[in-house]
Amino acid sequence: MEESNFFDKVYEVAKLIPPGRVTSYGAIAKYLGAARSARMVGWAMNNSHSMPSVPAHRVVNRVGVLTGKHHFDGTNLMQQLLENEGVQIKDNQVVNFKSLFWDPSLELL
DNA sequence: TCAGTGACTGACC
DNA sequence: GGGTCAGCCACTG
Repeated sequence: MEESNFFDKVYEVAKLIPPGRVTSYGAIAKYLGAARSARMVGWAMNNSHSMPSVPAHRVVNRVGVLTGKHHFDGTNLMQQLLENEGVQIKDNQVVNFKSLFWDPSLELL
């Protein structure tokens, strides 16, 4: 796994996000040892359009806001996907985000 | 080549 | 408690 590239690792972690859970760009970046490169995680998600298996909708910013929903096909597709998994969305923000937050550095160890 | 931009974050005031 | 600034790295014009 250490041989994987940064982007590949981002995809790997994103795929490991359990359904009904969400994480943040910074959490993934931190897990990859690039906590200050959260933007790269965002860019990886942008590039994830070529990676259908990457649940980019489960990745939100540090406060649980669906900042990237605009990048999905529909205006509310990201919210729909999350709600379909049991994640409540209120005003483009994950409800009870703190409890639903999935930290790869803790869960994956 | 340089400068601007972006699905972010932490620190500072 | 809320707004602003800088850092991070890749991509585009």
